[in-house]
Amino acid sequence: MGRSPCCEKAHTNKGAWTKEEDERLIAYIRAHGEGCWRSLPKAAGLLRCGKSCRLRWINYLRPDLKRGNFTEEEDELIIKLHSLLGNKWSLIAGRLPGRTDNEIKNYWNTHIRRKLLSRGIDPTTHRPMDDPKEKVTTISFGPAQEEEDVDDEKKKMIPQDSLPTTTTVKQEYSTSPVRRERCPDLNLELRISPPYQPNNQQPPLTFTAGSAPGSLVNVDNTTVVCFACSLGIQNSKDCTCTTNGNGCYATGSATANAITSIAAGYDFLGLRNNALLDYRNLEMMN
DNA sequence: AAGAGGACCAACCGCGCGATT
DNA sequence: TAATCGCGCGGTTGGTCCTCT
Repeated sequence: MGRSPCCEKAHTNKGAWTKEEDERLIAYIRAHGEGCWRSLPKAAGLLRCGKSCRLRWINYLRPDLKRGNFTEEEDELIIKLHSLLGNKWSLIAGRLPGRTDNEIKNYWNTHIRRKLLSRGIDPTTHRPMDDPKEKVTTISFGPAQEEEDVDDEKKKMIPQDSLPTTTTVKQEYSTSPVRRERCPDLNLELRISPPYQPNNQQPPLTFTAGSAPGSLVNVDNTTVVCFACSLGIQNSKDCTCTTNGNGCYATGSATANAITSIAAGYDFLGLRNNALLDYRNLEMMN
């Protein structure tokens, strides 16, 4: 039963890496580049599991790692991103150049959790802990559960027609039967990719409220992209785009309402002004 | 000075997912 | 369609260092 082991455990080293192992790994990757981690240890002359090599490289040896203490700005960004994404450490790390998911995860568990607790904020829900009546408004694009599961009391407390549009983000993204997930937490099920690029010259994506599904969006005055591509789901089943370098042609099926809702949620979470999240890098999960 | 306990962080483990066969 | 492979992710562990008593 179960998967076959990723490597021959009987003949691999475990535990802390030696300087010599580090040097071998660095030399090999410099010469051959990343990739094919499974065969790397043997090729590099390392008695290590491929996964172990990958982890060592990504978390410790990569030349672009920042290392050192987190700044106050990084702290706040992590908190914001965590409130938006939850424990999606790799996605959070993607917005912090030079930081790794493992590093951020450790930092969260050792510093930020405590910091939020000392502020009286629940690090899981990002809500004040001393207000038991505080109800969480679920924002979900994920797979769904019974709508009737929604707490009746919650419905009473939050009149649906009185909510600002920024909180009514419970749009269905998929075309699956109408079942809605009941989440204790914020669960946007978003993926951000590719990694942040400091020299990114692209203008911010502009959303047009009420656009039809699959419609093209004017990014600036010259570039036109479809919603699916702007979300990074080009070539998925949701997108039949082709591009000639000037923009996308044809359509994606992600609904404009869903996109508008994401934008609303984004603003709702207070991330709009820091200009660090870019919708072109957001990818919808199914 | 020494031991206990906590904090920190590198590394491991198991699992999920997409690609390939 | 199912099985397999390889990668990447999040949770957890264990070793080391630091602080307190």
